[in-house]
Amino acid sequence: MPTRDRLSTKGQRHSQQIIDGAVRCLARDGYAATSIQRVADEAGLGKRTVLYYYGTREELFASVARHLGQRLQRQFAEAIEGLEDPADIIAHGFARIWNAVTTDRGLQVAWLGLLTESITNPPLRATTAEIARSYRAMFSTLIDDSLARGRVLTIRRESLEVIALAGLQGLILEYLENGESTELTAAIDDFQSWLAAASRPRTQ
Amino acid sequence: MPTRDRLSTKGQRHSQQIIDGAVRCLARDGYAATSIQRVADEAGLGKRTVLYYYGTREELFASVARHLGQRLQRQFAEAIEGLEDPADIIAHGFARIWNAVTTDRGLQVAWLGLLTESITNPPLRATTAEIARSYRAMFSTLIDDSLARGRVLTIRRESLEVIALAGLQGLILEYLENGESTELTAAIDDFQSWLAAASRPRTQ
Amino acid sequence: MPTRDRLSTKGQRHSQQIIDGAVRCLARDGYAATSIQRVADEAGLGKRTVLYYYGTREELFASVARHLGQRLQRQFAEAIEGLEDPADIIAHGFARIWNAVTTDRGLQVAWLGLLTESITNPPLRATTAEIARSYRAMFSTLIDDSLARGRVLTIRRESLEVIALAGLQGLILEYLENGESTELTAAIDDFQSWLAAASRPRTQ
Amino acid sequence: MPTRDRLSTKGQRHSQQIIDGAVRCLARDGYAATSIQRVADEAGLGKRTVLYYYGTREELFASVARHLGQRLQRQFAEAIEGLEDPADIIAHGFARIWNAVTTDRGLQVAWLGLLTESITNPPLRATTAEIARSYRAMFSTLIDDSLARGRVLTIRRESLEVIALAGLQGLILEYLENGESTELTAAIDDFQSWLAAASRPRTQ
DNA sequence: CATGAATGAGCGTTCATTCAT
DNA sequence: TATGAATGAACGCTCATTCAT
Repeated sequence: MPTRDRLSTKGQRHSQQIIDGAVRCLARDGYAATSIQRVADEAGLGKRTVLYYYGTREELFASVARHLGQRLQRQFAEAIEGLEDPADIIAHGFARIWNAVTTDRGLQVAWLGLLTESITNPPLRATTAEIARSYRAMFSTLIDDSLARGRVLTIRRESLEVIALAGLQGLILEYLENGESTELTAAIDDFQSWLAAASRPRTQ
Repeated sequence: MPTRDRLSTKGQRHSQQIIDGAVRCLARDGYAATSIQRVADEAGLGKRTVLYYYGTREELFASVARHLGQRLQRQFAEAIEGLEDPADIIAHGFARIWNAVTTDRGLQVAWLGLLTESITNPPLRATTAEIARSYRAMFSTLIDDSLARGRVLTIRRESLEVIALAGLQGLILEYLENGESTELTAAIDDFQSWLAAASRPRTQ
Repeated sequence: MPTRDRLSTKGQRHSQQIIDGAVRCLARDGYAATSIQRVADEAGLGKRTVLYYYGTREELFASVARHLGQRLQRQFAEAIEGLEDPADIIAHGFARIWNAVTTDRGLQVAWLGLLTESITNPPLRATTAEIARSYRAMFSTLIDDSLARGRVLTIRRESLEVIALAGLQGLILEYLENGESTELTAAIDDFQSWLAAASRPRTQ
Repeated sequence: MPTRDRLSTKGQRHSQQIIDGAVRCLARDGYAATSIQRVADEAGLGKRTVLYYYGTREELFASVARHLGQRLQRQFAEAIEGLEDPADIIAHGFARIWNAVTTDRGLQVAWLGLLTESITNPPLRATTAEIARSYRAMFSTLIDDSLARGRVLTIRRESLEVIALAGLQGLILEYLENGESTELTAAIDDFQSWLAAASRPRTQ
C-alpha cells in the first residue's frame, strides 16, 4: 500500500476520486450495499486500483470516515465562523450548524451509515469515536468561549454538551428519515432557544 | 411462502426462532453482516427454512422491523404504565422510557441498524416509517393526557413532539456509541427536566 | 399419483389447466426456463398440485408432449380433411398443413422445445419418437391414398416421406426464427409444387 | 471481464477450454442442463474462472454461439472447396455439406440447442440470427457462382435459398433424432438431385 | 383427493482478496 | 507504481422433491 504522504499527482487525484466515489455510494446505497466494485465504478477506476490505494475494504471505510469527519467539522467551523459575541453564539450557533447540515444531505447519510456500522464493527469504531470526540470538542469550545466572555450556565456543563450533541444527532436522524418539514424547522428553532436559555449573562 | 396467520405449532415456533435469531445477529453483527445463513445458524435452522418462512431477505427484515417495533412499543407502554397524575408523567415519563431503553441494548442496536438501512432502502423504509409514526403517537398520547388533565404547553406542541423524539433517538445513539456514563445519566436527568418545563399547570 | 383414467371433474379440469399452462410456458419461456413453479403460476394452481397430478417434472413434460402431439396431429388431420381426389391431395396437401402450422405459433415453439430437449434426454425421447412416428404415418397414409387412386411415384417412396417431413420441419424452424415472409411463402409454394411433381398419374 | 482481444497465453488457452467444454456439455446434456458448474468441470477449471472470462451465463452462450457458427461455417466452406465447375457444385455441393454435418454430430446438437433456445431468448437470438444470415449467404454465393458460370434457375431464387437451407436444417433435425439410416441417405441423395434440377445450363 | 410444510442441492452472481508482472 | 489475471467463499434465491395430514 502506498504511503499516501508521498503520492504522485495522479495518485493524489485517484485516491481523492475513490473517497468521493465511496461517499456517493454510501449516500445512495448505504453501507451494506457499498462494495469495492461499486466504489470503483463510481470513481471510474478499476476495482484493483481501489485496493491498491486503501489495502482493504476496512481501511477504505476508515479513510472515508476520517475524510468525512474532517469535511463535516470544517463545514461546522465555517458555519459558526464570525460569531464572536457570546450572545450571538448562543442565539444563532445551533441554527447555523443546522443550516450546514442541510446543505448536503448525502454527507449526513454517509456519515450515519458509517456511524451505525461502527457500533457493531470495533475497528471502524476506533475511527468514528475519534471523530465524535472532535465534534464534542467543537461544542465544548463554543461553551468555553461563552464562559470566557462572561456568561454562566444554568445547567450542568456536561449535560449541556451531551444534550446539544445528542439533540443535533437526533434531529439529523429525523431529517434523514422524513426530510425537512415545518415541524422540524419549528423544532430546530425551539431547541435553539432552549440551548440559549441554558446560559445567561453574569449579573454584575 | 406461508401466510403466517395460520401456522402449525412448529411453524409458529420456527418463525419466532428466526425473528429472534435475526435480532441477535443484527445486534451482534449489524445489518450488513446479517446474512440469511447467519440468521439460520443463530436460529438453529437451515438457510432454506428461513427463506421458506419469509420469502426473501428483504421481507425477513421487514418482518423483523415490525416485530421489533411492536416489542419496543410494548416495552415503552409498560414503562409509563401506572403514571396517571400528569405531574408524574411530566416528571418521570422520559426517565422511565429511558430505563426501558437501557434494559436491552441489543434491541436498540438492531433497531438502529434497520432504521439506518431504511434511509437508503425504500422498501424497508415503508415499514420503519410506519413504526416511527407509532412511536410519535405514543408521545402524542402522553401530551394529550397532560393537556386533558389541566396542563398547558409553554412551547409549540409539534416542536415538543419532535424534540422529545429526536432527543430520545440522539441520546440512544450516544448510549450505543459510548455506553452509559455519568454524563449521560446527568443529561437524561436534565433533558427530563427540560421536557417537564415545557408544560405547567393551568393557573385558573 | 392419480391414475388419470378415473379423475373427478375437478381433477380433469386441473390436469388440463396444468397442461395448458405448461404449453404456454414452453411457448413463452422455452424448455429451460419452464419450471414446475412457473407452470403452476401459469395454471393458477399450487406447485404441489402440479406434482400431485404428474408426479415428476419429467412425467409432466412427457404428458405435455403426448398432448401436444395429439393436438398437432388432429390439427393436421383437419387440415387435409375433405381432400379425396389424389390430384387435390398432391396439389394442396402440404400447403394446407402449412396453414395449420401458422395458426398457432406457440404450439410449434413448445413442440420444438420438447423435441430439441429430447435429443439429449432419453426418457423424453421415447415419447417424442412415438409422436414423430405418427407424423410420418400421416404422410405415409397420404401417399398410400395417392397410390391406391392410381398415381405412381417418380422418386423413391422412403425419400419422399423423409423429405416431406424434413422439409416441413425445416420450414417450421425457419418460420419460428424469422416469422412469415414473402420469401417463405414463395418457398412453401414451390416446395408444394416439387412434392406434387414427385408423383404422376399412371399412364393409360 | 477481460477484453479477450489481449489475453495472455494462459488466458487464451483457458477461454478456449471453456468454449470447448461448453460445446461438449451442450452436445451431451442440452441447453437446459448446461450449467456454469458443469462447463467448468468439463473444462477442468473452477466455476469462478468461467465467469471471469465470460461474465454471465448469457454472454458465455453468446460466445459459444459465435464460436460454433464460425466453426460450422468453416467446415462447410472446406466441404465445398475445390468445386469450381458449376455442374459439380450443383451435383455434389449439398451432399458434401451433408458429409460435413455428419462428421461431428455433437456440433449439430449443440447448435440446435442454442438455436431453439434463442427462439424464446431474445438476447441470444441476436447472436444466432447473425450466424443464420451467414449460412444463408453461403448458399447465396453458391448460387451466384452457378449463375455467373452460365446456368439459369428453374425456380424462384429466393425459394431455392430458403428451401435449400430449410431442407438442410430439417434433415439435420431428422438425423439428430433418428441417426443415420438408409432412408435418410437416400433422401439426401434425392434432395441433392432435386436441388440440381433447380438449375440447368443456359441453352445458347 | 388434494395440499400445506419443509428441505437438500444447486443455481448464477458478487464478494474481498492474492498472484504476478 | 499501478493494474490485469485469477480465485475461494459466500451471497440470495429457485430447483424438484418428500413428509405429513
